[in-house]
Amino acid sequence: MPELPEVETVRRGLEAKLIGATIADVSVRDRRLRWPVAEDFERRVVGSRVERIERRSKYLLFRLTRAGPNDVPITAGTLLAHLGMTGSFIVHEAGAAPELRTHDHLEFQLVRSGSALPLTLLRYNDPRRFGSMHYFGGEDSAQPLLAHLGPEPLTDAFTGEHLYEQTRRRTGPIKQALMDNGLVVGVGNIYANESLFRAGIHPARAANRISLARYERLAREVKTILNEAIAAGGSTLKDFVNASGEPGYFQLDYFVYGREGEVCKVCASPLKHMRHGGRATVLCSVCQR
DNA sequence: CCGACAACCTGTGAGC
DNA sequence: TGCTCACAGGTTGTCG
Repeated sequence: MPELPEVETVRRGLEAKLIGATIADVSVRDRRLRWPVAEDFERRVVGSRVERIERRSKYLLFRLTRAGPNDVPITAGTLLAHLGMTGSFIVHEAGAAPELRTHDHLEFQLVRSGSALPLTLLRYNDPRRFGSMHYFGGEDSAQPLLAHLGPEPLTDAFTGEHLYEQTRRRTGPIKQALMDNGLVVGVGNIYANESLFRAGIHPARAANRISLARYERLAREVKTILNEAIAAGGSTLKDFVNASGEPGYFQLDYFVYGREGEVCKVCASPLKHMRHGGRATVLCSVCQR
């Protein structure tokens, strides 16, 4: 489900609700995620305070601290979470939480300093269990899952020049290159389809046969579409919800994704359908060359 | 290094 | 109604 805009939407929601709260307890109802939740996960995070919530690629990083001498907070470590295809984090107000659902795999109980009550509940639900939950101390760069990621698309490090330089030896389709986390992170199947349409580039075009000028256009379109999607609260195709359990609306603005069999919104030509790396690609062969 | 593919899971919708 | 099949937003690992 979630690509960068959806994860960023969740991050903002969690940040608004959880910063400054302390994890009083964690219950892991099912350890079987993408990787098994470590046996010492609960012991490592309980008692920590949520200092910041950051995003790197599609990972959420909960930066945790503990009370040191004289109540000075000291860095404790990072809770690293990924939503996979179907993961969701939902925060429930104390006393107003619904029954646990199927696939609610973890539940965090959080408290505000100064009062033991009320409790806030943070639930992680993930039907397909492609998501993950880790705890680590130390530097991000020492984490295998974070060590080899390319630049964030919404930073100045991501440019058309970067794309151009990094694709000189790539003869495969640009669409697959764009979805390669070593080249740029956060662009999944939906936004790869959409940004290529907006940039007028055919998804099957060999990555090393695209000019610098066209890559500059593509980098701009990627930034624009991700920002627009974040502003719309992400896309809800099926089951994406933010930290309050509400859907996003950006899917209403798709030009091509999921529109196979329909016509191009720009030129009215029938959209075409193909597959790259097992993923559905939709394009307009008139608008995209 | 690059690229294709299977694998990890459950749920859903289409077609018969 | 019920069965089977294809497919779904992500990422890793293996193999050629």
